[in-house]
Amino acid sequence: MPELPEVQTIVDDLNKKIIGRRITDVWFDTPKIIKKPKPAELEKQIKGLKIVDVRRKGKNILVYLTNNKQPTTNDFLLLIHQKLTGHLLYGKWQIKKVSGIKYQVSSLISGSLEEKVNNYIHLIFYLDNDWQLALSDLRKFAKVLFGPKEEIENLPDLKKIGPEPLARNFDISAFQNLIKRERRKIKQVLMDQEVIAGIGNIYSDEILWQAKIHPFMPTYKLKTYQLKNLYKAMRQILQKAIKLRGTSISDFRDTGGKPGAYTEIRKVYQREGEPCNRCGTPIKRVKIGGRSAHYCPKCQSNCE
DNA sequence: ATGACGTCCTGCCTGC
DNA sequence: TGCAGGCAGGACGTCA
Repeated sequence: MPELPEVQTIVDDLNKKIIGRRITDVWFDTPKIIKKPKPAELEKQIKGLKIVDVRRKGKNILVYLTNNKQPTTNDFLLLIHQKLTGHLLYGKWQIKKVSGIKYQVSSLISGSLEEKVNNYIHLIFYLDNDWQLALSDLRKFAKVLFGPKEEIENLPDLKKIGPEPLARNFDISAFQNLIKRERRKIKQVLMDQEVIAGIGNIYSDEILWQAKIHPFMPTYKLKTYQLKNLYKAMRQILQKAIKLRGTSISDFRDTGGKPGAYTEIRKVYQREGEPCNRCGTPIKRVKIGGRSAHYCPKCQSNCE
């Protein structure tokens, strides 16, 4: 599932590939993904706009557009949240109607890493260079919002998101201040997008393993040295994962369809029963609020 | 304030 | 072999 490093990988790719392009057309077969405006309105409103920037806020991809007339009052924003299984792909596809509402989307690029037929592409933006930006999503949980920049930026979807863990001004004391007032288990706090942006199930497990902290540890009980370790682990692991272009457990792919390399060096996530890299103890998996947590019962035994 | 659970969705795995 | 049932999981809503 795309978390901060995976989304950053996509955003970096898009900055190389789609800046300056104009959107010439839109196709979709799953209207529920488009939360704003009304799905039928999207094409009319976005057609002709030029892509000027692509950024990330938490796990959200932000595509900034303009109509080039009066830039300050005519800027627009396309927000894409990939949720569990969404990915943005840059390529060329052909759409064939199979029946009333069924379509078949197949890649026109020979040697493409993507399978020839992609049953999960539900939304395509056509660009003025003959290429396309497609949203593929097996579970159809992804969400897309589009509108005037100010309006989208002020929606709770973006407004409520906490600070970026890798931001230069997010130092140890800023981190401590946020974390210390929490009463929940540390794993849940790390994954709460309103506390810190971009961390999900995979990286919270990895960060806690590196910091040697039990996922169930009540946050207010963390000692100062543990908070320091946690902060350091968070920055290190996220940076490393960005360098390796993310983790591909569920089915993350970059915009060219390639998996991320962090998968190879992960220490706990989906390694239940395998030996801990530090002490050899089998990795344990437990449920916490409907999510699974993976940890080493020996290295991370400091609960209670 | 916290937590537990249901919802969305579908490929995959298990068990009979 | 085949099919039913359970599971995963980010964000959000509901209820205790």
